[in-house]
This record gives sequence, C-alpha cells and structure tokens, in this order.
Amino acid sequence: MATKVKECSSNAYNLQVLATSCEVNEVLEKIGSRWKMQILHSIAHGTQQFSTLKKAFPSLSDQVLGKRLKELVEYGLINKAIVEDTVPPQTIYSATSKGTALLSIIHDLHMWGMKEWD
Amino acid sequence: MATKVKECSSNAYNLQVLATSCEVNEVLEKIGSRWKMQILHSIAHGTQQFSTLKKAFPSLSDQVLGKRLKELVEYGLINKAIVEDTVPPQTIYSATSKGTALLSIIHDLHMWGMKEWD
DNA sequence: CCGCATCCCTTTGGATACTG
DNA sequence: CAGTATCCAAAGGGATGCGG
Repeated sequence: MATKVKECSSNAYNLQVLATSCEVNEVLEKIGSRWKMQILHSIAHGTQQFSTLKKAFPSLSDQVLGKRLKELVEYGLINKAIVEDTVPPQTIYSATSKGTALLSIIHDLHMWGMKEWD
Repeated sequence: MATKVKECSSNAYNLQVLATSCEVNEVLEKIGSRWKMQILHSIAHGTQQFSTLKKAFPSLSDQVLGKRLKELVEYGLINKAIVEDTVPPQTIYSATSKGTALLSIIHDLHMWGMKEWD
C-alpha cells in the first residue's frame, strides 16, 4: 500500500541498497510470526481443519492458531471454505497459489538452515 | 546442536511433514529478528563499519545494532576483523560465504514480497 | 571510533474460560 | 467442531547515558 509510511533512512547514501534492505523487514515481519509458516505448511500438506491443526501442534494454543489463520487468510496465502452440507458444518482451509509460491521459498530457506545449522 | 530440545509434536501423525514444519521456525527465529537481514545486506554491499551502519539506519539504536552484529558473528554469517595499525583501530565487518548464500534466498523472498504486496 | 549497562515500554504469545 | 474474550507473563526493541 502506498499509504504505509516506510521509515527507513535515505540521506545521500546508496539509495538502491537501502531501499532493498528496507523492505525485507516488512516481508520478514509478515511471515515471521511464530507458527505461521508451519501452519501454512501443514495446510498445504493436507492438515486443513482447525481441530487437526490443533492436534498437529499441541503446544499451540487455540487463539494463536485462530489469529494466524486469520492473518494467513488476510494475506491471501490460504483460503477458508465452509462446507454447509455436513453436520456439524466443517471449515476447510487450503493453500492458495500465492501461499504455495511462498512455501517453495521457505523450503529453500529451511534446506539452507538444515545444511548450515544441524 | 543436538542438545537443543525440539518441542514439536509427533504423535502418530505425518512425521515427515511435522519434522519439516518444525524446523522452519528455528530458522525464521534466527534470521527474523528486526534489522538483522538488513544489516547483513548492508554489510555484504560495502557498509562495513559500526559508524556507517549507524548512519545507514538512523532509527536503529546502538545496542540493537551491537546485538545483531554479535548474533551475526555467532551464526557465522559475518566476520569481524580489527585493523590495529590505524588510529583509532577500526573494526571491519564482512559477509561470509554462508551469509552470502543466505542473502540470495532472502533476496528471492524479497522479490516475492514486492511482487505480491507492493 | 566502537560499543555496553540500565531502564522502560510496547508487542507477542500463551493460559483460562466462554460462545455459536 | 470452530472459534472469541480477557487477562497476563515474557521477550524484544528503543532511549539515555557511560566506558574502552
């Protein structure tokens, strides 16, 4: 959004370098929240219900899960669909193409991390 | 380190998926701290002194900068060299190959973010 | 020039409990 | 089953000021 103020410096320095390094923060802050990428990953791999996600991450609390799901939907990384013709109605989450594209980069990051740190 | 306890779930679920999604967090938490990637990026592009980094990011305080630099050194992403034969002695930071490799992934992430969000 | 110590404030994540 | 409301503890980041 053009309205968002980016409070990075500029001052007669290498603008190109700074502009680039500035925006990285925004991306990292958006995807870096705890559990977010794991949740996205799990959804993309078939864990698509609230309850199953809870089981998958026992140390993750309900409201954090709810919060993350909401953010992921807002960012357009996952879709939320409600299946009405079951009792009770089910909510199904699925990764969007945007989410899948992000995951492939996150996967590279993960591979790098494992190679360097494990 | 093998001593680090990974408190992710497992329980008869898809172990492969969970193991993968678990470790992503560690990587993200290591590199996701505010300013860290920007600092790494700036160092890799020639801003290699404490004072010039400060000028590059006016809204970044000294002790956060110091902390980040320390972490980056600990992770082996940058090197710290002290030039003794100048007065006063200079401290020069430079990116390691490990740091450069990480930056290329971060760059992809940045490109993705700009494409999707800006 | 290169940082660290201290204090403080904001943000984030989690526990408990309750609804449609 | 799928969440939300409220409260709380912990961590992270920043301001100020000082030392090597």
